[in-house]
Amino acid sequence: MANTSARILRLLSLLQTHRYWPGAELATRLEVSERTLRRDIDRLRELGYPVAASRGVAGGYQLRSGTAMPPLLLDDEEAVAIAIGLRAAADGAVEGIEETSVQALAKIVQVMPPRLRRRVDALHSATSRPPARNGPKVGAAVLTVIAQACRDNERLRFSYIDRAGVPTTRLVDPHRLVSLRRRWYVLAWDTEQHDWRAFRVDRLDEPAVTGARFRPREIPGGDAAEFVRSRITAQTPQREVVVEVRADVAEVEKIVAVTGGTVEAAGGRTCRLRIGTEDFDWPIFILAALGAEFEVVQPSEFRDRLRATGELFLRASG
Amino acid sequence: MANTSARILRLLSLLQTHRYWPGAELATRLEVSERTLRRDIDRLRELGYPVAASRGVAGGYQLRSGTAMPPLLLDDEEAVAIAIGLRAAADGAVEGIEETSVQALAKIVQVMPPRLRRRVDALHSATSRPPARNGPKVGAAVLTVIAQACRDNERLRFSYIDRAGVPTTRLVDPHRLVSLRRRWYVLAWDTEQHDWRAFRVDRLDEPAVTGARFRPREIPGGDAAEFVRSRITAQTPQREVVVEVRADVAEVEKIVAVTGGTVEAAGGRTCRLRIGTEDFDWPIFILAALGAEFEVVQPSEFRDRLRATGELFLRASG
DNA sequence: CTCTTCAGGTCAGAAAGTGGCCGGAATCAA
DNA sequence: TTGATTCCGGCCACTTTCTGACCTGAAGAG
Repeated sequence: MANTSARILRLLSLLQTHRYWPGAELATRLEVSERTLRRDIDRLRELGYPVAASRGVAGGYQLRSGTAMPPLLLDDEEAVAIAIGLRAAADGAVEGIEETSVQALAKIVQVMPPRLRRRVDALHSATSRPPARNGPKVGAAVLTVIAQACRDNERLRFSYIDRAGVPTTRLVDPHRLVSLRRRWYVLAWDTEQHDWRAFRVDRLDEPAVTGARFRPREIPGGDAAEFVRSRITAQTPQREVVVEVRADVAEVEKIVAVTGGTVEAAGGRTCRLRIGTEDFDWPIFILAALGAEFEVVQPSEFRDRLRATGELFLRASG
Repeated sequence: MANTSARILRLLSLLQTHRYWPGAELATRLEVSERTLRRDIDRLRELGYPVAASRGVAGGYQLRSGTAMPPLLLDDEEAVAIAIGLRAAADGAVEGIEETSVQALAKIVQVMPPRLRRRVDALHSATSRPPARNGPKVGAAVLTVIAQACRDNERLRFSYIDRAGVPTTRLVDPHRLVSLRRRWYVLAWDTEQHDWRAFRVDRLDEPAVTGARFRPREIPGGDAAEFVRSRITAQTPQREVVVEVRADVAEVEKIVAVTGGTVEAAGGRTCRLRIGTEDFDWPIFILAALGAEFEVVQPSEFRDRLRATGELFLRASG
């Protein structure tokens, strides 16, 4: 208990609560003399955690930023908030960091006490989220299991519905989770087909580690994301909605900056707006929010959808 | 260097990378004998971190979940992902945990090395986010400064544009950040007016700690959120859009679960959908995505907006 | 100037950490 | 069943570190 290591950890924890601790208080909290406290502070500094000290009447110690991340000592609330934030990020709320988010989430969930895990689940399901935009939803629990299996080289069993809609059971060596176009894939070595496969995570269910571990193979081409991309690129055509908006580029860009899409000037006071998407709800939202006159360039299905929605709205407004 | 504390920390770090470490490898990595490694494992267990061990040919050590959060040892990528996720959560991507997210963000940012902080900023600004829905944007940097000042009882100076549009400079003792209706407020004791004030964070600029610290006062009523609510409740009326949708409750709920809002059955195959909002873009998105016939119950401004949007869409679709 | 607070040297006794050695027990594969 | 592997933990002697007490300095704040 009165261990040095434990005390250092506690000190680090106290310092992360910041508050400019006066040395005397730290010493009493840790139940050591002030001399020892100073030595502990020194130890932290030697470990690379920069502890700033200020002297004088309102002096004290304060943990500042250094060159490496110190071990984060989180209280329950913070841990929950982080898990929730990471889930949202993994769900695609923030683009570009989905994979790392899942990885970090896996790390946190693994050491998170069950009671906190329950709170995360409860909060997550009770809370409303931003629109799913497109792509089927994938449970964070499923992702976490897979991420852990990838990291730990643990063989995975799951049920899968293949492209033809046939349900099967797979036994694979999972290597990497890849997030692509708002969908999750797991790149794995199929131990029964003896070949690499990219499984869509939304189509698999009940992933469970078997307990067996495997020796990771070299991924063909070396780049998991690239490999998955090449496997699926021909299968799911991405549709692009293009419209010509009667508004200044600057004005359109202000909206597009938060919704995604590209704008280019198209002469006069019009500009061309491109939105990559798989369904049409999203472009409709953007155009409704813009409120400017526009014309559909492509695709014609979007024009149809637009007419249907317009008529629906007119009927609704009497 | 060859400190015990440092070694324990490193061991914890290694274990968080999981991978079922075999004892021998851990021992060589930590440059100690296996006997000492076993002792270190014991130490961790005494500290409350449950380390599972499995024997036999494929045995090893593994950190499992216990009753408290262990210190998280994150690599750079993970730290960045967490910071980004928390920012998004603080931005309101996830409802209900904004305050805790900011608090956790402040804690992380404080100890985060500058190079990572730069990466977070770059990633955050490069990345497109879900729609702002409503409410003006507030920089995470501003929030972080305020959160830290609240936690550390540091007096804050900032420029503020008051309700009348007059710019002033304030010197306050910040007590709590409150997120309400997608807006941020800081509840503070105004040292010049000698009174409590709730400042809208989006209206203040360049917050900076003065270096002075203050003794926290008791918040009137004890509940900061309630206090802020009572202060601003009369000023910004929240509008509620109510529509009757011709669809099954279950169907509507499926959409509403991710977009927010409440549904109740209204006889036959219709149900009543309520959406609290400050602008109308959001309900329009929901109704367009639903695609079912509906009638507007209130407010009439929404009916007007709906008609305008419907006509716009019809013009656009030719 | 004075008070407060951090900084760090020295010292001696106490406490802990360490590696080597060993017998045990669980697990798995042959 | 047998043997290999791997974790477990007691014992011991030696080394290292840790600790508190005491003291002198130095840096801010009022």
